[in-house]
Amino acid sequence: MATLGNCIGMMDEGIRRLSDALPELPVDKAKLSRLMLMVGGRVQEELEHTLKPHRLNHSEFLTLMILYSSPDGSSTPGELCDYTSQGATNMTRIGNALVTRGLVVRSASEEDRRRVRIGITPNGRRFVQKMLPTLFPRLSAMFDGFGESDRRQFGRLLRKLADNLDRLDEGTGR
Amino acid sequence: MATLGNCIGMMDEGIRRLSDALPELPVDKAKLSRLMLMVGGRVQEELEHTLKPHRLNHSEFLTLMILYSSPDGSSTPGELCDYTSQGATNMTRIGNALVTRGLVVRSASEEDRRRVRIGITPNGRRFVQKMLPTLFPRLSAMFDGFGESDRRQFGRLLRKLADNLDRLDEGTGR
DNA sequence: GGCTCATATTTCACTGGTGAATTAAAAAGG
DNA sequence: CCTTTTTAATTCACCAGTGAAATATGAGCC
Repeated sequence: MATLGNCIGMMDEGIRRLSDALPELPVDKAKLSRLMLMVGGRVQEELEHTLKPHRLNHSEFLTLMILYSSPDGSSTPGELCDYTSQGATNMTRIGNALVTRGLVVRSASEEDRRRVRIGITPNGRRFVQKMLPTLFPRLSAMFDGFGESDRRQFGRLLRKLADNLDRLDEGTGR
Repeated sequence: MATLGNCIGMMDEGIRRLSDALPELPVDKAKLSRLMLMVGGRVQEELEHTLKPHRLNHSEFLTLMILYSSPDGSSTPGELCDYTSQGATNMTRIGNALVTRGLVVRSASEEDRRRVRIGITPNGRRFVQKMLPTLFPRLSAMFDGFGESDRRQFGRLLRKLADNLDRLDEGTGR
């Protein structure tokens, strides 16, 4: 038990039973949404598992990567919230965690004194350069057997789903 | 900002910049994994958003649905942990939450006195019957424009990714 | 210039989830 | 049998993330 395969089997069976009693249930779509939740969750577990030895969690890693790959190596909490889809509260915690480890520094912005600049340190850059390649093997294994065409299709479908979700949020104000 | 579309654009750009300096980065796969994380997360937010008025979170909803769709309407914490991929600790909390609302009841198992049976109540069934259909409209909208062939492809690719993840876990003991 | 409103960040209290230890009962092995 | 090991559920202490309020600065407007 506890493999994704088993969970997916249970899900298929459960939705089948549900749909017997509830014919208006959109079976395919329900299955796809469950698949997204289950597989997406497992991808995240996988990532956090390989991140753990480096004592980073997903959101800290993402924040650091954004700083690393940004042209001038710095940003502000507000921007980072947008890019990472994290709340401001959590970004304060992330900043604290990264500052404590010497991977980034905070400094007061001079144009706008409400703002704080967060910049990656030389130390932080070295850390990323060492840590990042350790993610590649498992990342590659995750998509073993995905040919050129599968990858293109998968990307297309995920982006299409993303568009729909954006349209859904528009309505609700979000 | 904060739309998935924008986040995805940033991601594409960031990975492009990364790959300039790091040619061994598996660009396609990195993008697909980021897409899974971003879109999967948003699907979950979407679900929890429509669940909120019913005062359920994702794991409580899933647990209740499993009980609802199980042949005899009951299970045990241990089984529910497997099916929902939740830890035992959290299943205790979920049980407490659902019991408090009168949607399920706990009872001692007679064959094995270590076990606890958790069963959905008539009240719980009525609750599901009322609540479940309110999820359909947004669920359908999520996959607007996904034709028969897109749905089949998407399902195939997600299941394939799930297989790979199971194989990855095997190695690590998980 | 001074008042009001908006924006950026942080603090605080809380929810949801996890790992380690605890309790209790079943199963296994002389 | 009786000891040891395994399994099931819970409790406890903690980590990650959120919403509401606090703080401080900038912007818009008579």
